[in-house]
Amino acid sequence: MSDPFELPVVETGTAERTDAARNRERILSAARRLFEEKGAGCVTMDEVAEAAGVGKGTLFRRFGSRASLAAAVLSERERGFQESFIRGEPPLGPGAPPEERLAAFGEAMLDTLATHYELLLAAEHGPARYTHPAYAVHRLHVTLLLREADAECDAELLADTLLAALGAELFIYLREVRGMDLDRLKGGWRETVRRALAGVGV
Amino acid sequence: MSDPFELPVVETGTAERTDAARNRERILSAARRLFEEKGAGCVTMDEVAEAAGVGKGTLFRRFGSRASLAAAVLSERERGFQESFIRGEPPLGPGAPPEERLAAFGEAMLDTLATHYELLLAAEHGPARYTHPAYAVHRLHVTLLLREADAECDAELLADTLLAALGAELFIYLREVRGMDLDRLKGGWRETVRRALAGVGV
DNA sequence: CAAACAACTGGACCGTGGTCCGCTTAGTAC
DNA sequence: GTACTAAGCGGACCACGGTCCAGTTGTTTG
Repeated sequence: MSDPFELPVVETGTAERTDAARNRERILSAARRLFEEKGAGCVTMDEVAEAAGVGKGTLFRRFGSRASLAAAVLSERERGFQESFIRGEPPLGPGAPPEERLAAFGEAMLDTLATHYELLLAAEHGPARYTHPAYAVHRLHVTLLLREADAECDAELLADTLLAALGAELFIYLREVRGMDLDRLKGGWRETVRRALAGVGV
Repeated sequence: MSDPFELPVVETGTAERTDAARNRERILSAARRLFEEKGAGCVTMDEVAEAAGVGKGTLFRRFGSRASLAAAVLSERERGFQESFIRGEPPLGPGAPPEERLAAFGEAMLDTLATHYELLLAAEHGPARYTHPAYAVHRLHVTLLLREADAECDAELLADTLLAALGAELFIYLREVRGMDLDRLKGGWRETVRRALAGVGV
């Protein structure tokens, strides 16, 4: 419960064996290093296993899938991010009006994307994005902000829709293919949020 | 040029050899049949090749990738759809105000998704979605409608953002995991469009 | 019809994500 | 220390998307 990013496996309650813990650490640091060195897209699971000095079976037993491993590597940063928007300073944290918090949330996501898009892309691969606990937290946060700003809208659906605008694949496309810079994307997000909330009562 | 859904290969101008044409047809009809029978997600490229009575090499030479094959199978429907929103009757085609056309566009996409989500998911796999000609057409269409309704906004960016709300992966997640029905999704889309265009001058 | 060539063909081959299962080892009870 | 057991281990194995290339075949030219 303390770390929302571990195994897909159901928590058994039994403590982790020491060799298992050691291997998990080995894997995580090897993965972190390789992802950094070669770019997440160019690292195979076999390489990670070898660099960590464990068998492939162990790697998959611990992390279940490539996407899951990428997510685990990101989990520290993600935990900090969650802290910021749940209990941190305004405008990200409580205190600012919901529209501003939402704008800040998206801008923070875009900043993360700008530095870690490869890793985030790997973490979103397949259905992984939506099944990942982090997504649920983001969704809940956005839903609550929307409700706070505007009780009338279908906040749940709108939250997923807004988050779709912050997906790694879209981000990469907008940057690489369409050549849009980060400021433009941030401006677009602010505008989208403004409009999504401006429609109240019209 | 007549069919925007063929090979990723550059058009050479030379006519297609008759055996090649025959094989393309074989492949397409085998793929169509298998996708229908077993669901697009459960059909491998080897199966398609075998059912079509051609080698795997031929299959990939013709269609380049799994995503591309799925797109080719959808191309007929897509062509009809493009016809409808470019030259068809209102509210999809020209004649209706842009907001209504946009609403109708999304609803039509959602209808297509409801019946062909598996195929569309396959067609969107990887970067395929954004590199596919059909996406460019949709993007252009939405961009023009946005500009028509509101010259001030960053129409290009907003178009991609709106289209992200109509992706197959999101659709499947909203339906299967979140349990939202088609009408709710359509309502959400209409609302999103209304808000996206209601912000003018605020 | 023959010659010549480009396009096409098919299946062996490869890399990668992911699974399986017989063996090993850390922890526990006595 | 010994015996027992469940958790953990690792590498052989599998499926699938995609590539390669040596051989074949349709088409064109004279």
